[in-house]
Amino acid sequence: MPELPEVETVVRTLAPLVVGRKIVAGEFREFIRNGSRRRLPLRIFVNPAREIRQWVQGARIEAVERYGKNLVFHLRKNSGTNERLFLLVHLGMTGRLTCESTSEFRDKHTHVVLGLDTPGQWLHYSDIRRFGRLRVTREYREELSELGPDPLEISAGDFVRRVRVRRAMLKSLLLDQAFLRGLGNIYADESLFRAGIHPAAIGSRLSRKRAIRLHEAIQATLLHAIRQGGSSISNYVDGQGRSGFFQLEHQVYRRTGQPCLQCGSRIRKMIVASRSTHFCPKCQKK
DNA sequence: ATCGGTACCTGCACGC
DNA sequence: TGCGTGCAGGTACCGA
Repeated sequence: MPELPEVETVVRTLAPLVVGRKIVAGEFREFIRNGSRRRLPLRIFVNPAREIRQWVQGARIEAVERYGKNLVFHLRKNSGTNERLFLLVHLGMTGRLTCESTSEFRDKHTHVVLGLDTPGQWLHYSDIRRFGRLRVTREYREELSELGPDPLEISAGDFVRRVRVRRAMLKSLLLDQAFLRGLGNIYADESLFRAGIHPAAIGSRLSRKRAIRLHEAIQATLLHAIRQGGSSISNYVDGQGRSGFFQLEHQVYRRTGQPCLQCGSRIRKMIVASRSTHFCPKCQKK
């Protein structure tokens, strides 16, 4: 589900419900049974679940922000003290963070339920494939220091400099979170289409002009997707359980064989960086 | 530096 | 109806 626009949408829809609230209870599913019915610790917890529960219980949520594809909850343990903590949540492929009206674990994929000091409000984390990750840390910039600049914040000049020193294919670069933090398979394909650039084009061979065009296309694509509440493919919903609409406007992503909405050519699919890559062979040039 | 392959997981669509 | 296969928005790690 979750690339930059989806995570941004979750942050925006969750913020009014959780900022200023205190976490008064925390239920964590610590173990899962595998095929041979052994209890294994859930790998979604980077620090032990008990540790995370101890840290977050009684903490007040002072802010929520997005950092790349991570949600960052700013927590303060006792108001007045300087005991500041951060709860980092990465949604992986199928993670969902939603405010619900029940403290019950709704299905076998719900792994965390946090009680807020708002009557009838519980924050649920569920994750079918369990590729998501939760952790608590005293800082997060250093913790996430591997990540590159935010695609919505980077200037055109910085982007051009960054892309033109790389010899990888653009699709690989856009997926690389150390290059830019936040793009994934959908928005890499959609941005390249919008820029009219072939996914297998090489960074260092891109003209200054086309690099600027790609920078514009990335920002326009992401901003428009955020306005549409993200792309709901399979199970994505925002913090209040609502679907996004940008999937209805995809130009190339998962449109293999269908006509290009600009020129009518058939959309093609190829594998780049081990990922399905969709493009229009006529509109997108190397 | 860059790439491909594998691993981690479940669910779903598909063909037979 | 069931079974096998391939595929899916994520990242990390290995060796070439």
